[in-house]
Amino acid sequence: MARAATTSDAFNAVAEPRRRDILNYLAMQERSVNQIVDAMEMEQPSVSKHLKVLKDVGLVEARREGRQMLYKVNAMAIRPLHEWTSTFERMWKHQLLRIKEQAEAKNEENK
Amino acid sequence: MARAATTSDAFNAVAEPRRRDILNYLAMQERSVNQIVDAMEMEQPSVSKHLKVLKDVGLVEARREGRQMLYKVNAMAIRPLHEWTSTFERMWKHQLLRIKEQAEAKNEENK
DNA sequence: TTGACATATTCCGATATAGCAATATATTAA
DNA sequence: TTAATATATTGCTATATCGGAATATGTCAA
Repeated sequence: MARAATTSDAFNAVAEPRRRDILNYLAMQERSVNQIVDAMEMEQPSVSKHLKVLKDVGLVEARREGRQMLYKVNAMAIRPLHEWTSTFERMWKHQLLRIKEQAEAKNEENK
Repeated sequence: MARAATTSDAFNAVAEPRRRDILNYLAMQERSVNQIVDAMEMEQPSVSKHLKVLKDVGLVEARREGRQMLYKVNAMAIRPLHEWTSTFERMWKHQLLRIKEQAEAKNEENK
């Protein structure tokens, strides 16, 4: 068996940094393919392929307007990632608190 | 060029569902490799390989205790994923609000 | 030192990329 | 219809998996 397809879920789709770049860009507003190409400085076929992956997993939605295809983010599809990471939030907050306490203790020591 | 290595960052490492399973399991507490093998119902070499990937990107930390290796989550390494997804949080909350409002409007209509 | 237990590594094969180049499809304008 | 614009698809190649089987390494106990 090989690695799971990039289209198998949002986790896999989002692993590719260029696709996150595209999503970040689309977060601002709906854009055409060429706008993405210009902004990302990628080849057009590359952008189209990344958009296909993002669309397959529901991370973006597309609509045609004349010759252009306008893409926008479907934020709901990112939610599962957020929820999964949230289960670890308590852990890193706790860790940060401990780091802070140690720093303060050290500071107290050097007074 | 092929797909980025699973060890290139936390996003890629976490794209594999079994690795998320392992992290979920380790979130409860530090565990030995064999405990993970039993809990996940995976082959031992498979678990060891997944743990190596997770360790390479800093998602877990290991320490030896006798013959055993004990692994625990390093939650801080998950933070970047959380932060990235958070940038879209406003968008889906807004979307959910609109869905709710529409439902209420429909409900009002059918009174 | 030998054996047993715990974990890690290596070799294998099938598969799925990502970028690049070329080409195909779709839509509008002339 | 033809040309031009906008986007999508295909063929190619190098590479990195993943699981499974076999094996290697490491640690302790007798």
